[in-house]
Amino acid sequence: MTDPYCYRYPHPAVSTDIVVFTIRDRRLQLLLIRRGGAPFLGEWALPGGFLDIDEGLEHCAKRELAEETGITDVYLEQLYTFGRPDRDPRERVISVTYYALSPSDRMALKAASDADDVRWFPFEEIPRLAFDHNQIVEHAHRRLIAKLSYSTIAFQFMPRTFTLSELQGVYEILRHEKLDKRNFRKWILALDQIEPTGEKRRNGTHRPAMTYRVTNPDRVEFIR
Amino acid sequence: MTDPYCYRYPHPAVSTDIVVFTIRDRRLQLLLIRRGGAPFLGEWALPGGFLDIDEGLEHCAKRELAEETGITDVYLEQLYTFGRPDRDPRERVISVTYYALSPSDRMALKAASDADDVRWFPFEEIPRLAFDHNQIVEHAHRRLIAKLSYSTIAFQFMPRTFTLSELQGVYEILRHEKLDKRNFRKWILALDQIEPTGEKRRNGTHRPAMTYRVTNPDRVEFIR
DNA sequence: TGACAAAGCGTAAATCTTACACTATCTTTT
DNA sequence: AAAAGATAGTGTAAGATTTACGCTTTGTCA
Repeated sequence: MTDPYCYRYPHPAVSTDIVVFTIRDRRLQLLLIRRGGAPFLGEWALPGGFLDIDEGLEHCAKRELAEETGITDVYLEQLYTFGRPDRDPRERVISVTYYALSPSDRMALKAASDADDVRWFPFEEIPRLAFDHNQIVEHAHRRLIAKLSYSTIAFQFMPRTFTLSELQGVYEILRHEKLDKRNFRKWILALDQIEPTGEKRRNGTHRPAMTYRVTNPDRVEFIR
Repeated sequence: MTDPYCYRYPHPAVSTDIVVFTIRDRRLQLLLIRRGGAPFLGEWALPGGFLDIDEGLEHCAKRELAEETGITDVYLEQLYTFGRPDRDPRERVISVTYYALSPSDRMALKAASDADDVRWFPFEEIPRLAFDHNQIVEHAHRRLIAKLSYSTIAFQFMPRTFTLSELQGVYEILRHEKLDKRNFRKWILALDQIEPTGEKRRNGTHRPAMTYRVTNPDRVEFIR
């Protein structure tokens, strides 16, 4: 039987790929899957897959992410569309890429898939990836770092409640530098984007800290 | 004869559409074309068209822009990819959109096309457009305004040489507010991205102004 | 040569950013 | 119960950046 979907002009395939970042063990990490089919069988790659003909692009990204990694309900933003004619050896594939930020406590990965085939990698230890996925990861990382300085995107890494020290830690990890505690607190509170919950949290063998929540957790605001 | 390009799974079509901004008559304007075919025959739309199966995405945007409007050599940046399943009544079409900024003196439009079918519209006077093109225009405008505050993107509107007053005018038009002359000059020179040419320009019945050029005209730099 | 029009220039006040160290509160150990 | 250990929580002064503000210069044209 011949291929049943025919067009007057050649059509590319369209896929989505997703770069999922999180912060674990005080490092920026991202989620990779091991490919179970050709091409690049057995190599690490971004989660993603082909667009269904009747679904929206973002729907495709969320669906593939859920199917391949079990992750749902993360902040998701379209990143860039990659379309070099030779980026896939099978046929012309246009990949609409997204990046996602996941709080460090939302880690119910393996549910949907073979434990060994989905893994968090520290950003500094990413292996050679299938297709042009290393380039996509670079692009996502540049975007994340850039948005850090003019938006509240970092809040998307936080669980529902968190302490100011935890939030400061996230900024320190992403910016590769230590920040002054008093100045950080002054600055972050002046943004008027987080509020105290009234609850304290005991985090170790020392004085408990006030917890905060993001005032508007679903929005990423411009700042400055 | 039946359609000759056949696939195992349905494939969407992929197109590019381009939002070209310029500043004319002290207003932000953008370029529209009148559609010469179905659907939306006779209505205004963004320049753009279908991706050739062997060309890159940016190549497609530049090619369509040149073919439909005669415009070449403009600053071009990928904007966003639109893919609502119902955005084109003919078939599923994914549109990878770009936006372009053109200096106000680079206006050799009609060369490639019927004069009446390509026109600059003031941003405030854009008519109802074909497809989801109004939404694309909104998106491009938001991006332009946002980048104004953290990059040197406004320089892409300037001709090769320009006066500081002309540059200030561009910022005033884009930001809808009057700026202080001395503060603007201090600020723009401190960015260290433009340099005096040594030539003066007589612009009317008054004292001529020094002209400047962008030090690195092909790059858009982050500032602040 | 006088009227007109934009060019070009500096300073002081206000705001924002940075540098910096000690006390408070809780847990654990003795 | 007291002391040690660990992070939480807090203010001020100096420096840098941003803002507000008006007059003199240099050309054209009548």
